[in-house]
Formats: sequence, structure tokens, C-alpha cells
Amino acid sequence: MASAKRDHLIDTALRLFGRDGYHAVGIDRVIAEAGVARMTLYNHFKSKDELILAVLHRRDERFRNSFMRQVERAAPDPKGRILATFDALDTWFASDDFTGCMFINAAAEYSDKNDPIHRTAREHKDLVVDYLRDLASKAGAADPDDLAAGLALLTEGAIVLAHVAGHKDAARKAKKAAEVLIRDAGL
Amino acid sequence: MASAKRDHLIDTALRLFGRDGYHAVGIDRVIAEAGVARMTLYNHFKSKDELILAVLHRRDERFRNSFMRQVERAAPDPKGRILATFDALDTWFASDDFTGCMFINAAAEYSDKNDPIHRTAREHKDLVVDYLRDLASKAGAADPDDLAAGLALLTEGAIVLAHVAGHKDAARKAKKAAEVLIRDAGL
DNA sequence: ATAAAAATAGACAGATCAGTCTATATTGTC
DNA sequence: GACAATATAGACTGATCTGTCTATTTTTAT
Repeated sequence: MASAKRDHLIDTALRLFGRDGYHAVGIDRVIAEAGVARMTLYNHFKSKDELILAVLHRRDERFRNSFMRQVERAAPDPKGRILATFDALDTWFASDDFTGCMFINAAAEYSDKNDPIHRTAREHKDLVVDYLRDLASKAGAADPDDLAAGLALLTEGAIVLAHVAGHKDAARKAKKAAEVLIRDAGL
Repeated sequence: MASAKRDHLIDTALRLFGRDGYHAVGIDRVIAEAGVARMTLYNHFKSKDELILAVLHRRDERFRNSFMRQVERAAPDPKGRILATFDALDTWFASDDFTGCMFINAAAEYSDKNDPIHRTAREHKDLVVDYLRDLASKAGAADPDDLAAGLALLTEGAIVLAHVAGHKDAARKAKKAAEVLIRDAGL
């Protein structure tokens, strides 16, 4: 399964799909940028959709890994880590190649809830909420589910406003609101 | 400018782009569903992008109109209206044809900030924030900008979680969080 | 060195893409 | 009823789309 060419194809497609979208980027462009033959792609992936799924799985793994690592490096305590998630968002938004969330964008192009691509996007979002719930729980929130839901709303809202509306301060605004919710949760 | 055919084309394209996305829906499909000749479309719109822009402008107008009307019918006081925005979201999310926000989806497919389509999406989001700020201000919030920012984050977050993750309670969760922010703003 | 696996270039299919053009027919207006 | 504006069907361009096939070459492992 694992192969250097396959890896390289996923990375190339990740960059292109992330920047220009899924329908707008054709197979021809992926193989041209990857410097790989057409059949190499189709030997590793049954179809373009399968490639997209592989891209999303890699993105999910990398994104959550780097996100959690950043958060855990920033603070030792759960409450501090909750607040640090918004600093991590801020860093992400400020990067040159920020083009929004690949999962939100995937769901935009594949709106059928049963499409494997949409389902993968959903799984990613649920995993993010799970992480926030874990932090809320460890921090001793009165109602961890409730706090996690509020934090998730602020997180996703910040991604949208940063990308769609270009609000560079979205993460900082979200952090301020999060502080209010955290206080309300008894922390 | 105004013409029955043109109107019908915009409405048809609005439905198709809304459901299946912008790149995935071709001109051929729009004219087939509208029951209109190819040149009729190109006589009213210079290009597909121009049609998309017309669709987004109509969507913006209709969405904000219906949104504000619902909110203003639901409560007479600014504070009640702020909370009613989340009830309006809830109604929207529950509708059969809910496929997310056309502006978030447009920004997903046209990530270039200078693309007129992306700019139109941004303008829409800014108008929504303006409306929330107006309500926050009339309600007598300590810092209307701050409250509006928090409410906007919850609003956009709810749209994303309802669409991408299928969280049917996203608007109600957002309303609960909004109540906390409103209280914190001194209302 | 040899055999098996992987990658190559490139032709090909059949569909679809956005957009143009023409010649005819249907409107709406005075 | 006459004239102008609008809409029609459909051919056409040239590009692009996903996916398949083949014949050859390169790489890898034994």
C-alpha cells in the first residue's frame, strides 16, 4: 500500500485541492504537478474520488496531530489548552496558504450526506468536537458536552469568518467569547 | 434588464448551484432545467461567472430579507430579536433542501480573495455581521462590536456544524451560547 | 543475473465544458 | 398590420474531463 509515488500523489493533490477545490482540479493537473504517469495514479487509486478520500484522511491526520501538538505544547492544564486552541487557529489563519478548511470545502462540493467524501468531512468535524469535549471534561466543566458544543461553534465560525470574510482577528474574537463560555461553565 | 426569462434563469441556477455546487453544474444543465435556449442565457449574462454573481446577489437579498422579517416578527425588542436569529437558523437547517450556505460554498470553490465571486461572499457575511451589530447596539450591549463578533461566530459555526457534521441541534446550541454572551454584555 | 513488479509515455474513448454563430421563429409595441 | 426586440434550435469550436489500454522501460528483490 505505502509507496513513495502514492505518498507524493496524495501530497500534490492535497495542495491542489486545498487551493483550488475538488472539481476545479483535474487528474491531468495532479499528475503533471506530481511528475507522474497517468497509470501510476490509477494503479494507486481506483478513481478521483478515492484520491480525494486519501487526501482527506491524510489531511485529517496531519491537521489534528499538529493542532493537538501545538495546544499541548502551549499549556499544561486543560483550561489553558482550551484557550490555546484559539491561538493555534490564529497561527493557521495567518499562514500564507490559508484557504479555509478542506473539510468544509469538501462538504460544499459534495453536499450529499451519504457521499463518502461528505461522510469523511463529517467524521473529521466530529473528531474535533471529541477533542474539545475531552478538554472540557478534564478541565472540570459543569457540562462538558455543552461547553464543547459552544467551543466547536466558535471554532468553526472563526474558520468561516477568517476565510470567507477575511477577518484576520477571527481567532482572537473567538478566544474572547470562549473565555466567557469557560467562565460560565464554572472554570 | 429585468426580464421573465432572466429571472427564471437566476432562480433555476440558484437551485442547481445551491444543491450541487458551482463547478459541478454546467451551463447545459442550467438551460435544460430552465427550458431556455443557450443564447438566451448568453444574451442576459456575459459568462457563467456573471450568472453566478447574479445568483449570489439574489440569494443575498432574499436570504437577508426573509431572515430579518422572521426575526422582527418573532420579537419586538432587540434582545429578543438577537435570540430569535437562532430560531430562524433552526428553521433554515430543518428545511429539506438545506445544503449549507451558498456564500461559504462559493468561497470554497473560489478561494482567490480578489475573485468577484469570493468578494460577493465576503460582502454578504459582512452585511450579516452589520445586522447583528445593529441589534447588539440597540439592545444596549456594553461593547456592541464585541457582542456582534461573538454572535457572528456562533451563527457561522452553527451553519457549518449543521451542514458538514449534520448536527441538527446546532442552532439550539448556538442559542444557548449566545445567551451567555448576551448576559456577559450586560443585557 | 534474472524474474517480477512498478512506472513510463502516449494514444484513445466518450462525455462534458464554456462560449460563439447563424438562420428561423416568436414575441411585444406602436 | 408592421417593425423591432427577443427567443429559438442546433451546429460548431477547442478545450478539458475521467478513465482505459498498450507496449516499453525502469526499478526492485531474490
